[in-house]
Amino acid sequence: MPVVVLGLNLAFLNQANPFMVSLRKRVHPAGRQNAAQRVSATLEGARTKTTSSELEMALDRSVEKIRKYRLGAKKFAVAYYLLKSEGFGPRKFTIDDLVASPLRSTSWDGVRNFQARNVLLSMQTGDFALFYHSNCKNAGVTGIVEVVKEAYVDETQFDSSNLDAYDSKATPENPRWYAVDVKLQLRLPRPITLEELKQYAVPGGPLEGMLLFTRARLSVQPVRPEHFQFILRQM
DNA sequence: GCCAACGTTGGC
DNA sequence: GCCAACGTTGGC
Repeated sequence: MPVVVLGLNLAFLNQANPFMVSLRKRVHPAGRQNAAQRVSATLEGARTKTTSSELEMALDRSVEKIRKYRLGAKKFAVAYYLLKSEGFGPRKFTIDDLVASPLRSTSWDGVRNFQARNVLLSMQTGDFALFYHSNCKNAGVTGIVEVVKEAYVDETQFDSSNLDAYDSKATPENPRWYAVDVKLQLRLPRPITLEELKQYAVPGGPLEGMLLFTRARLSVQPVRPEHFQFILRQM
């Protein structure tokens, strides 16, 4: 199956981060690497001092604290996340739907869990997330998205005609829920399934401690850079 | 479709 | 603030 690249190079090379510029020189001389290899190589070299682990620890803390972590680390770091999307059922939104969306971008609204919301609030433009299909056969990672718009009020919480999204406790003066915009950067050449990832989540394994397994119900979660890189290497 | 895990609500 | 009851997520 061909590797589908959707603006991937630009996404990485446009980072306002001198480290990324030097990566370009390291990644490109080979010239013949396919897109999947380029992603892995770029991430491999990417600075690992990000805030993702701090975010994990901050999960139960306030939004303000999470924001502070991010502000303190911004000049260094791209952070990584995992976003779950229903792969089946009436509310499904798959990688195919994302490909078909205008600009291959979508509003990540409808999050109605406080921890997930707090993680959402910590996202900054230029951060990356694994796009994950849940609730379906062959659950797993199917793509990489980039955050292109930081948290803004999720208007669907005020829509009383939308039974899934409406929150009677939310008002425009005191909104409770937020959304970000993400844009597809890479559709994986093949899905990396939960079944496959699980075997690496054993004690001592490369994915030990990943929130996908320890906090299975969290739909928006930070991912440690080494975990993100490892998963992409499975492509 | 079942059900374990776990988040949320609300009585006390 | 505790915790039982209830609702939801998501793997299987």
